[in-house]
Amino acid sequence: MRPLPRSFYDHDSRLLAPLLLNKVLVVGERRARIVEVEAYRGAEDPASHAYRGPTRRNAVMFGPPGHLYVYFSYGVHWCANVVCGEPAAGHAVLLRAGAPLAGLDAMRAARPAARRDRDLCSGPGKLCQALGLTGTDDGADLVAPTPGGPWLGDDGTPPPAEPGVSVRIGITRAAEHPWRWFVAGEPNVSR
DNA sequence: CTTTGGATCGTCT
DNA sequence: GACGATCCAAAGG
Repeated sequence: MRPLPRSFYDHDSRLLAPLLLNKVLVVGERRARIVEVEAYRGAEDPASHAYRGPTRRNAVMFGPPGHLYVYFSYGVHWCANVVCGEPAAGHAVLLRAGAPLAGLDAMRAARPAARRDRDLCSGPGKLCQALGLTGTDDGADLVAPTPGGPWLGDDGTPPPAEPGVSVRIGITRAAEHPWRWFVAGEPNVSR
């Protein structure tokens, strides 16, 4: 398995998000299949961190596609996004949940609160904690990863023909848009 | 199983 | 100085 090419990320976040389902997120020896995502749309999306233009925090979203935007949420957790679309468009796809594939022991050690394996990666904060993603990974290049750094690959599993769709979770502004996609029936999708 | 409230801090107003 | 793209433990049914 090799990193997906830069061209894969050169799309509007609403188009790319469902294509990310069933792709594999790799961090060192830990691997998880992406089963839930949300699209955020920069200046056209009041819920996006990029809505009001570039700041220190969101700078990565205004760079080239195929990089990781990692931010600190609620003073407690890290959340990871894939930057996509036209450079400087501020588009990104939030990685909301994954199915553990490899490195399960490391994930369990990183998430002692998880009682069952389905609790390891079933949320944006949980996914980052299980895979060890933090602020040091903000800006990481998913196309040309550093040793042990994060990247995305395709193991031959296609995206679902009919993914589940719903409104986005946990936001207050622009909450009406159906820009969340997930693998229907998959037990690792967040609640 | 569902609901509720606390934790905790970087970021932007 | 207020708030947030969340998680978890505790309590109640």
